[in-house]
Amino acid sequence: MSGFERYHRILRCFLQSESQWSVKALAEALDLPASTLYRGIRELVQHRFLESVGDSSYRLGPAFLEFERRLRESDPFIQSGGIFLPPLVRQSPIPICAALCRLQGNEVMCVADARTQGFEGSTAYERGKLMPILYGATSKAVLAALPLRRRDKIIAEAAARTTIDVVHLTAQLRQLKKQGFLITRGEVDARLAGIAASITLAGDGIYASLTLIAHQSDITPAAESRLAELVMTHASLIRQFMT
Amino acid sequence: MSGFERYHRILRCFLQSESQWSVKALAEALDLPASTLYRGIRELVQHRFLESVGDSSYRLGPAFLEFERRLRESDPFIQSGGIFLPPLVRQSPIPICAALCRLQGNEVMCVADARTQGFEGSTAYERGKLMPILYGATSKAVLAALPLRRRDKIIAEAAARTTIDVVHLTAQLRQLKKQGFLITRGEVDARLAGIAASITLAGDGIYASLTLIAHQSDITPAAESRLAELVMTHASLIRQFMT
DNA sequence: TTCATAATTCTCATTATCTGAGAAATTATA
DNA sequence: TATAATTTCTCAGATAATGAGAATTATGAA
Repeated sequence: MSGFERYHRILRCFLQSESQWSVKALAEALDLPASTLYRGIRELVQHRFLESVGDSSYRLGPAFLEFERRLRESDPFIQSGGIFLPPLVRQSPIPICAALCRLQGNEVMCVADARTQGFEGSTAYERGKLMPILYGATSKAVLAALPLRRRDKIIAEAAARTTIDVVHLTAQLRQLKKQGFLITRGEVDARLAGIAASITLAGDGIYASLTLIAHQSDITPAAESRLAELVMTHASLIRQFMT
Repeated sequence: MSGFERYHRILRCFLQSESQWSVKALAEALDLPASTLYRGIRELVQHRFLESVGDSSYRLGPAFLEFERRLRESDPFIQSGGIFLPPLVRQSPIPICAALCRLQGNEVMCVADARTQGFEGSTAYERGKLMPILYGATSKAVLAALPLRRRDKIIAEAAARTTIDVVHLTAQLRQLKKQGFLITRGEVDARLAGIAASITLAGDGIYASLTLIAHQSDITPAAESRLAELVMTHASLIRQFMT
């Protein structure tokens, strides 16, 4: 092991099941001797990437708050979420959650979110959350935002790992381009539906989507067309803001 | 240079003046050869701590969103801010910003915030922001939360760097203990005033404060006593929640 | 397209750092 | 105070980082 990977392996543990780790538990999980781990942990603590909690265990540290804040205040795409999502959800006729998501590597990440007060979001989409790559309106709208070559590459890679209905997917992407939005129901969470529009900002290398997520039971035909309208107009507003 | 410091030196640059750096600029700032820097940057990009932006420069990456999210969802003290601050600001008679801050090392960091809609917060306190150590109600209430020995050590260290009125500070801390809150006016931002109460959670090693920040021009005597009441009751609520 | 320029990666000998086992020191606990 | 748990330290051998410059790969202009 070498370089940054050494530290990243430690930090990654804290993203998984447990948010607090004792050195002993980390030593087992990473198969490293305690002396080596203590060294790495000490460095991470010194730089506030970890912090020591009373009972001889450790957790993520405040450095992440500091860096995330800087990201939030300096990244124009994240900013656009802060500007446009709150007014957007206020215009919705039913409780929704709005998520602005973009491609990062071969994954889709939510970078900004907002929800109406009524939306009960047990497992709702949140800033910083990684999304499934091929399921749901969100991710499909991101795929539709991509240049053809890159899109096909990602689909091919994903198809190699899991069985997917490429024909159906392609049809959905075509429909998305044609009508400007895409609705999926129950693909990610059985109770929810997503209405998404693509956002392409080739100049910034940003391939993204805006999604409105609602409980399927709340969606009337009238609400559906209103949400489709909202998602398209606001995707457009964000596109303009960024150029 | 060695270990994590190697990567941290690079990352720190992105917290300062510029949020985007070209390799050339970084090389000058850090006095490192390009080949070495490219290696470090590549590793950070691979792990999403940096990301490449079109014009051959780099910025902070999405990993910070991911880790910050994890911190937010797993740290009970940060959670308590999410739970209690929004209802708190809704009860304020004037526009305010509420900030929950804690000691980190020898600095004070805001870990959660909320503001009323009317509060125009150009440079208002935000999650992830470091606060001055000895000025303002926020920091003084944190000092008051500390065990005497540690408090004196911090004051002594700070006094060595800048000239401070230790007598006045001590008097303020005594007053804070006595009446349960402290008001300062214009110490951090000339137009603002802060009303703070201490929060000590010795079991978790957390020394913190809750502050309500308002424009001095908005503060009537009636508003002031209401805010003092709110800050004390909510500091108490958070204390209870955490135990 | 073709060329020129900038950006990025690669190579390799040298130098510096990391590793891991166990001892030592420190801190918590009974 | 004694005992255990946690954390740091030590050291020689193994491993990885460094930096100058070459090689390669994008990028952009004509």
